[in-house]
Amino acid sequence: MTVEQTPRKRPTGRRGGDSGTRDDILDAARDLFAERGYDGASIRAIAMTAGVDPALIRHFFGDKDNLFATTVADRTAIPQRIAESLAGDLDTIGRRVTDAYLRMWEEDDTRPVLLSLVRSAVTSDRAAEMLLEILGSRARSTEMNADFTDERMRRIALAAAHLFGIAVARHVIKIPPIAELSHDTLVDDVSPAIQRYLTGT
Amino acid sequence: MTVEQTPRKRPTGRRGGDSGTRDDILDAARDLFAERGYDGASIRAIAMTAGVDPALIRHFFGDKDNLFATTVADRTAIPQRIAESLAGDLDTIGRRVTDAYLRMWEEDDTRPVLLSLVRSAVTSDRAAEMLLEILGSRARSTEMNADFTDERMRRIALAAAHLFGIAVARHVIKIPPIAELSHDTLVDDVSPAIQRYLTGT
DNA sequence: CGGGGAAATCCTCGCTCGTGGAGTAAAATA
DNA sequence: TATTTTACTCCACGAGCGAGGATTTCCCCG
Repeated sequence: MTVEQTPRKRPTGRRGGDSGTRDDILDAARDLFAERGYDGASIRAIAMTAGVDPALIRHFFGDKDNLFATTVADRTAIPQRIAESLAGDLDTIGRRVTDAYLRMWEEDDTRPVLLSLVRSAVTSDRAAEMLLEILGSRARSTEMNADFTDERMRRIALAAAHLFGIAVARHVIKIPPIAELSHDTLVDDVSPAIQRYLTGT
Repeated sequence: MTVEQTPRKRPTGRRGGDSGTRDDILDAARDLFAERGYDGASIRAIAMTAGVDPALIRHFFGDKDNLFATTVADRTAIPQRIAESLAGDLDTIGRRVTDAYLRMWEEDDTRPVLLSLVRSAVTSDRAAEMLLEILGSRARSTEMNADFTDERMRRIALAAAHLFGIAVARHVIKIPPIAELSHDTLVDDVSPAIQRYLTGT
């Protein structure tokens, strides 16, 4: 018979058409970083879910650090969504911010990125810096129309920490009572506290 | 010459006296799990900081999972400290709980354990379960003198999520404005919100 | 004083990881 | 059409990991 055993490996060399391979990799990276964090998501695993050789990731992105940065930066504009919610009546700013922030955790586009950041920031200093940078740019974007007293800074930080805690409890640790609430009732419950931090006595 | 080269390795076999080696290992494990989380802290690194051969850890604790469990369980009684703070006047319960909770994050005995739990719970499901179990036992310990309506459950969960967010912002991510506040002013700022969640309208 | 068990070491196995080099095929450019 | 650039693969290295077997030394109890 001597049938030539097909080596069943994928052919080497460039593919035809516009293979959205780079995007496939970014999608896989986004999902795996979200699931397992920076350290937990291996380049090899990302390559496998993208259906691609690990070396191709190196070809496109250089090293893992850069892949992570690209994944996070390329896919979302988180700060500006918060900034938008700041505009408007001061009496209802708590509700607007709470809704805008928690909504980002509900949407399929943004949730993986936020999960990636949180899962990674908690274990790796590298990612913690990136998260602080994002938060910093948010602060800076509001800096224009508000003077930044220490008092005001502290109020914002407390509100942010509160929202952060709610989001982690709901989407990362999945503490039962909070994970099961609807988005709207959660906003109803939380926004008074946020309003109080931002504008209360 | 033929001087017998001293192999300068540590001698094998049992040590004299009551070498508190087991405790040394637990201390090293506590610190490293706190710094790097479950996955990041390797048995080898723990052994090295304890000044001990990695195999000894296996000898004492079997596997890594068990070492982690022992580290967390053996070293703290977290739930009961919260439970104690619940006793007393209902009008000031927010402040008492806030103070008791945040104080645990400040003390050298308890902080590493909490850090370990958080750092690990965020990336590993195994640790997330343990954390839920601890939170659960806290809930159960209050169950005795309070009926558990959904409403009450939700209030507690929201307050817990808030405190959790503050603690993570302060001790894990170290967001500047919050990390730099003193314990007392932080309690001053946060406890009204906690009081409101627990007993407010 | 002798033997069993506990405390401690060493070395090895099989695995996964990130990175990097070398080669191939297709597309883009000249 | 010839050449260069780009997309893509295979293979290998060196390191670190958790687990476990083999061995040595000491303490304690009979």
